[in-house]
Amino acid sequence: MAPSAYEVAQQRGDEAIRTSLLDAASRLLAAEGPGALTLRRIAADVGCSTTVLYRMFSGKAGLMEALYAEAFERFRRRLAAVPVRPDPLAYLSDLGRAYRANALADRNYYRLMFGEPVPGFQPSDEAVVRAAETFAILEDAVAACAAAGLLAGGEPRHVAASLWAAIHGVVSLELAGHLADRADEVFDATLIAMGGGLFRAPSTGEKRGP
Amino acid sequence: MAPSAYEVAQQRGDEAIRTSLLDAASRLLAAEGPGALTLRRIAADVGCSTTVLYRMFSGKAGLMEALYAEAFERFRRRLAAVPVRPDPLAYLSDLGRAYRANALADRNYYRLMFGEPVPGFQPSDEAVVRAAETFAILEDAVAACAAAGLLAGGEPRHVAASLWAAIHGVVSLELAGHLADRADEVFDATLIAMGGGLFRAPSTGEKRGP
DNA sequence: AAGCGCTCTATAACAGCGTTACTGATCAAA
DNA sequence: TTTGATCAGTAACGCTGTTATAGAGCGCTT
Repeated sequence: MAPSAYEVAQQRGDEAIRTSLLDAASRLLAAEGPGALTLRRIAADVGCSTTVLYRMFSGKAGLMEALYAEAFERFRRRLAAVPVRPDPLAYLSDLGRAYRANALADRNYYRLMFGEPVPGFQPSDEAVVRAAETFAILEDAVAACAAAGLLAGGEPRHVAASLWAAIHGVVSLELAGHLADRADEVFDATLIAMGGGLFRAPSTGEKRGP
Repeated sequence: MAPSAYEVAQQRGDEAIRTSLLDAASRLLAAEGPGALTLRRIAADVGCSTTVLYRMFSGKAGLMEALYAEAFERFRRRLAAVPVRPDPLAYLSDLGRAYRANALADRNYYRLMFGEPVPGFQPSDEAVVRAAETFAILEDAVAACAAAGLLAGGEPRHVAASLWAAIHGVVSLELAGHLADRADEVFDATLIAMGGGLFRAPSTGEKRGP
């Protein structure tokens, strides 16, 4: 008889078991949504009993925590894959579009990161802090703008957070269905507005306004 | 023996029963969070069995839908309570701050509207559309700015949605714990940035930029 | 007035969930 | 070989939403 996925992972140590379970959970989350994320279902998919999940993650909360970290790591990798451009503002814009594209592509992951798809799940403070580090990429990009003298004012870290918040806001409303068929327009408008409010034109040294 | 809350509502017709159940659910949501929103618990609080909930709302999904609508209605009333100011930009700013204040005050309601606190709950398309109508107040305020010639460009409806998205983004990140102790600063920065990007200064007729 | 029928409600049951206790299997060390 | 510990599977508990069942109350018809 062919060995189950669990049996082959078992032979390669606890780490393999752990990733095997996490992979099954990821697949389930992406394919069928958070409602399908049950311990019994994950165990059945991998080919073991729920006891193993308790040994590895000490319960569903631990599993969710691991999945939460995994979601942010995926997201970080994808943002890091956006090629850097000479023009820091253009690069920032690319990051914003990549952010939205990835959120829409893996909306269940996005909901796991910023929504609250599982009844009682609340990530630990430590997990949230490490999750926020995902946005070092964004902060670096804003810092590059600041170095180029493009920032209209404010601390780069706060400017980055502000940008993040605005983009997240549009994406979040879009995922919730509140933007209907005008999501594209609203996203572009928000990006442009934030660009106009946070930065100043690259070629001229003038400050805007009277 | 004293009559239960359900028995007195029962004497006043189905509508009274319905609001009585909805009130209990609201109270539960606000006080103990979405985890406490169980049919058995609601029924026990009111003093009836779960059967009544099935007759009135045909299950938990229907109850959540009603609660969802109720949440938006509450929110709308609170935004409508913000006094209109002669300066349309100042009024918009007040609306933004009221938005955040109310979201933080009733965060469980806010999560119900924009998060996904209950496992399988997805509001119907019709409910989402009617929910979006809550923001007619915001759209009117933006339209007032447009009438005063303060809009930098773009359709007022999209500008309003953009503003909504940005504010929602900050509040959402704040509720998720991602802004730690700098929520105030990021909120102000976002409001100012969106103001600078979407509008032009009130007193001067000049267009900004070169 | 009696009987019928309809609506409403409570109780109990069912499948599913996370969680835990228990039991047997497996394997290394003494 | 025996002992000890770790690990995994089974079964149970209490909870959830949901549904079937059975009884109670009331109005209408005959």
